[in-house]
Amino acid sequence: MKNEKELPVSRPMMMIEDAVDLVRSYPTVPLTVDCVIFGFEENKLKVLLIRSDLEVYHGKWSLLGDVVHATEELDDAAYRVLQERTGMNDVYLKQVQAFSAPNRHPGGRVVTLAYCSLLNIRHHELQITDNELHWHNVRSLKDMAFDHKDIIDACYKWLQKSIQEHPLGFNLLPEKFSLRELQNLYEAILNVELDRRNFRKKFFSMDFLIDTGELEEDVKHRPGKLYRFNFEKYEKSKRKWIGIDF
Amino acid sequence: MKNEKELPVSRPMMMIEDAVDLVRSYPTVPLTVDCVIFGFEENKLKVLLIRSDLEVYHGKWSLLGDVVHATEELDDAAYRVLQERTGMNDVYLKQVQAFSAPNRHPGGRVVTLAYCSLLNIRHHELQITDNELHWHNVRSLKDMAFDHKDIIDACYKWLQKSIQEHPLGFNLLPEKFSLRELQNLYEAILNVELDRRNFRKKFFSMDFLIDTGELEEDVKHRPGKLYRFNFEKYEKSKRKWIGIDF
DNA sequence: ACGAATCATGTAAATAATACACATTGCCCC
DNA sequence: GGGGCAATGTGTATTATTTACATGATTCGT
Repeated sequence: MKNEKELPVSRPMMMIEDAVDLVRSYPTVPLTVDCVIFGFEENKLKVLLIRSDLEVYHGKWSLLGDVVHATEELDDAAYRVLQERTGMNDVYLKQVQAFSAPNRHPGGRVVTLAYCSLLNIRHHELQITDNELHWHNVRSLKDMAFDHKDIIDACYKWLQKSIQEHPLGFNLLPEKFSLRELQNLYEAILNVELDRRNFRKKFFSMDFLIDTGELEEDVKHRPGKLYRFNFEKYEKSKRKWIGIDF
Repeated sequence: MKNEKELPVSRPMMMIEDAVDLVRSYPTVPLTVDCVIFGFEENKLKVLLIRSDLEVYHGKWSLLGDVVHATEELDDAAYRVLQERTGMNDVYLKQVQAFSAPNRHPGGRVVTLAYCSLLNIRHHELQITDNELHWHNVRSLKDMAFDHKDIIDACYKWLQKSIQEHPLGFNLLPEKFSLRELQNLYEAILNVELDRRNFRKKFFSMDFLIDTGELEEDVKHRPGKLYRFNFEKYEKSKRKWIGIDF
């Protein structure tokens, strides 16, 4: 022990033999997940909400959430919430941030993990409509229960950033879409106006759009071409998504 | 109630009167925070680790972490860990991601929130060295306890991305630094080689570096100028940090 | 005073971003 | 079926940004 040059794998003062015992001694807190589910319709970004079932938040809107089960992965809990409350599956989902303010829940300490989810409103018709489940304009939210407005704000910022770094927007569109729809999506989410020609140029130069050969229908003007996003090619290609800095 | 156009603020089937009761009924889990504390020394990115005090992880390295107290904010818990275990204060800290794999802790279900922290090794000399607390090269980590390698990987990726979007790197450097040091920092973190002239040009064009008028000392060649980062100007200026896409 | 090492600096070429206008297509309606 | 409407589809010139690259200047050490 005199040799101070070598750092021996020395036994610390108190080595803990029984990990189970240790964990049993830990304080515990209730954990929930809350899903910010975005959709896109009528050129507006929407978010899916229900009425809160808490008396203190009577009439206020709330995110879809639930308690995390005893040995459940957080991601699984979020997928479960989506499945149980909307009947939807196969939806983009991503953990965004934990919220832990001590008074964020009127019933006491509850820590929540915010998840952001993107889905195509048209493709997933709502099956269940308990508690007035439906879509709200993201830009005109009010009367939110808990800190759910903060959570939505955080997820919205996350979304604005992420659609410029990754091709997430396609999750909000039908499988086949026109370039105009795609541009409307970006304009709505980023709250900017874009030049149509440069927008097209940018997307075509990435070469991830497949021309389906089909045309829009039910429009009362010249129909645009319909495209699909080439997810396979995108996944394979190491070269990243070209940043979209509007 | 026949009028279906109006969505009345109707009482859902079961309105919950007692929120406290509700929360009491929730399952609870132990919550911890784990801090990935990065430093920079000898042109290498370092991370601060201790020996695990769990017998099953005998000899393995572990992040600095602790259980979250009953009504504690997660951020506060992470700052507390930093303070208690290193004596350091006033350090950049950011929540990165939750880890919740059911078997990530040998003692049973424990959910952890990973925090990423940046500090200047020179400025904060380690006071406490319990459990062989010291710095490790990020590139040569092995024998990690728990899922701490995964956590470090996630935080490292977060760091690589973030230093290109925000001026975080300066937290890892002394208050006064040479441009070479700054470049070494970026090169080490991003694992790339950069052109010196273009690097200087980029940083000077942002106009956030203040020439202190001082020069490097104790170098055995022509000393470089020392700069400070103009945090005030950066905070004020709405125009963002110019993306650094190396 | 000389060599070694690193600092400091500018320019030309290539690439990417922006601004901008007109012909084309399909629908609708008369 | 012809003309107006509304949106689609396309190219180029200009500007800004990024990249590649070489030389003289300064300080230290001997």
